[in-house]
Amino acid sequence: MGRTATFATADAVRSARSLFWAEGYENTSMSAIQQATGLNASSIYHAFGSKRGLFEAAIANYLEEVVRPGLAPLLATDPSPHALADYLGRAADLLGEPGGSESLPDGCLLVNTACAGIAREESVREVITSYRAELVRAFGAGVAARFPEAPAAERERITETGVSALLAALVMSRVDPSAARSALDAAREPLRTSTS
Amino acid sequence: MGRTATFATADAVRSARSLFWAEGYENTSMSAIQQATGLNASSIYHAFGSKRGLFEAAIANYLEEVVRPGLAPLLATDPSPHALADYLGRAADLLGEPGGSESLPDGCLLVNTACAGIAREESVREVITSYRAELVRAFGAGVAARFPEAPAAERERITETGVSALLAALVMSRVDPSAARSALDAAREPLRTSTS
DNA sequence: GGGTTTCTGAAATGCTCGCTCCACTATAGA
DNA sequence: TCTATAGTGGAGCGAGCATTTCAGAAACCC
Repeated sequence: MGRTATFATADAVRSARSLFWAEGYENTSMSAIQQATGLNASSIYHAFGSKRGLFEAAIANYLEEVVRPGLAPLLATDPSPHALADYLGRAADLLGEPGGSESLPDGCLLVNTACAGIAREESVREVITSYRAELVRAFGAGVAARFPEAPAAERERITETGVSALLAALVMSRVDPSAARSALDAAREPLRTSTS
Repeated sequence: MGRTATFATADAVRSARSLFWAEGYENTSMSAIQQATGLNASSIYHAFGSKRGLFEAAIANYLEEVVRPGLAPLLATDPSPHALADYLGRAADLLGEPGGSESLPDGCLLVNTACAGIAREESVREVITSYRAELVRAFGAGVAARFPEAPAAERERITETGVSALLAALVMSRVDPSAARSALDAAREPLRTSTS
């Protein structure tokens, strides 16, 4: 049925994803995307319809390849009691004080998007809302595994606190990684002490 | 000494500030600023040098007229034990579930900026870093007033947790105000119970 | 009131933006 | 092999961008 594409759309999406992630949707130009993907504009428009369509593909890919693999240990059946502390520790390593690296972390594609003008669009808001809900679900499972005996209200409070620390760290990492680390360290503390 | 300006620069800065706040720096066009301020481009460039200069004036004004007045009760000498809980309560009212209002909150100009491309610039990062430091200082004073007996490490943890909740709420408010409220409620909880 | 200085309005600068068009190429099915 | 179909490259679209220019208008100082 005609010629076949000479590129893998998944590769193109990943290239575009890192641009959107680092620079934001409105600040990423089509010509930058062409350069990063090595693709011609017409190929991109043929495959994704518009810059906006490519952005949505990038978000879907981000959730699938970045967010969910990280949360998987928390959402496993019968997760480890240390799963949440481990998750926060990994986040602190990624976001806090880049060791000698010259460039700052980019935070989170979805958090960055929430703070941008494009967040005024309903469909974008929905994605971000359900992203946070997914975080709450995963963190909640991690807290339950850590404090099985604790009352539900208490676990919920710890869950919310943890999610907030992560979101705050994702924001601050772009600007002041040590602040990101502080936020995550403070959230990890109650997982060490008290019960169990 | 020549002609005098027919407009108050402070008014212009405030108008521009709300645009930057709602739409972000890169997404706010000079023509939108001209329209909002009622000023001609040449007047703006004469007064502020560039769009970037106007943005910096908007940030300074934001700190002076929005951030610091809110934090003042916490930084007063001998602040009330409820000062921090009150602050978080006010934040929840502003950011959470706009009651029938059609439009969403805009979050925080500086948090939004941290998530945008312009945050890659050193001078912008400095402003945001010291903004968070100011929040930590103020919240720390509020926590000290609430829990004068608590060990320093514990107070520090509560402080960090509170600041993270605020930052997370500022992000989420643009997209899902009820999530913003959850984050702030969870942070207010430990200020009610325990000691005293 | 004259002269200097400063502010203002309108037009236009060059540039980049997202996107489209079209001729051309390559492939898959008949 | 022939043909219908789909991908690609390149040039170019109009619109909007931040910014500049310049002539004229206004207000201060003397």
